[in-house]
Amino acid sequence: MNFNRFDSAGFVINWCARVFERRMAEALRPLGLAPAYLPPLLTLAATGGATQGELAKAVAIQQPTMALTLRRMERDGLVMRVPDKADQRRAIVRLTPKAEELVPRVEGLARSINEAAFEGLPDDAPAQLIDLLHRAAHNLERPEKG
Amino acid sequence: MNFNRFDSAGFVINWCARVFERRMAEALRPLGLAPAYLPPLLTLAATGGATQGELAKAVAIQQPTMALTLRRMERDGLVMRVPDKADQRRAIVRLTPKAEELVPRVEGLARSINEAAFEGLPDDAPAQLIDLLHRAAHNLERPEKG
DNA sequence: CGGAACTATATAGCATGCTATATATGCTGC
DNA sequence: GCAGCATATATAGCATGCTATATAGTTCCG
Repeated sequence: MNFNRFDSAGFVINWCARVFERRMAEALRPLGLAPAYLPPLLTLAATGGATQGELAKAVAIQQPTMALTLRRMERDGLVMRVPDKADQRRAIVRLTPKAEELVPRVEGLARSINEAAFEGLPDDAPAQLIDLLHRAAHNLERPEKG
Repeated sequence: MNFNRFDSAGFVINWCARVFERRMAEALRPLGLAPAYLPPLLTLAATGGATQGELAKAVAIQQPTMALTLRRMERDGLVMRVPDKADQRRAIVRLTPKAEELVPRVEGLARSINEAAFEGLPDDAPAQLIDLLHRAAHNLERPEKG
């Protein structure tokens, strides 16, 4: 059992993503939040409101996935949907006051986990990592529509 | 909707992992394989056989997750379980001939996707990325028993 | 030997993500 | 104005991952 796959980029990225998410889940649990809530939560905090489709695009998630995440967030009292009278297909998603109160603590948690990840690494490690991942992801995005 | 989260390490890692996995799923589909099969498949190809627990440890996945993945792989005719007579709790998981035939093609696919990810990047980008992710993941692994 | 502690695997229940497809509403050109 | 296309959201069905817990077999100790 000496064999291991920890020298393959694809594998290590997946592994690291899972470690990150687990850590985040753990930190967010006491606040009643799940890690998948974070991107829409922070996006809504910054924009004040957005449709489901806009949110999905902003955080690079498919629309059906965002639909489910928002449903859970609604169930947990974090967002509400304000129907758009001008276009009855749409609804503007907004944070509840409860969610808005949580935002600063959530941002603090996210920051501290990011910092913990880079502890003992050079100052430019975060920027470097993010840059490399960005380029790799762009390289792998579906080729059609360049 | 100018706001975006693509400058947070946690977010970008998650995003990149999903892009990677989607691409892998797409490439493996014609072979009748799923991306989660890859780590156990290649581990078994290298070792000749392992128990479920050994596999889970080797690829950094929880045991219940590995149990389900192996069940799907068995369903798809890729692995078989050879009961261990000396210890009836255990079974040695082995690749079927069908799976063994696929291994070279799978390795080729995995390699070419990894290469595509780093296209246009400096030669040391893969090593650098893997190193950074390794350190980050280790930093975030549960502290107890660290 | 027999029960307690340990180990290997299985199951339950849930979250998160995907693709494919349905539904409901809006828009456009005849 | 309405048929047909476009857009927004919802649903179905599945894979992958996690935690918590159950079950079954092994080991160890008195």
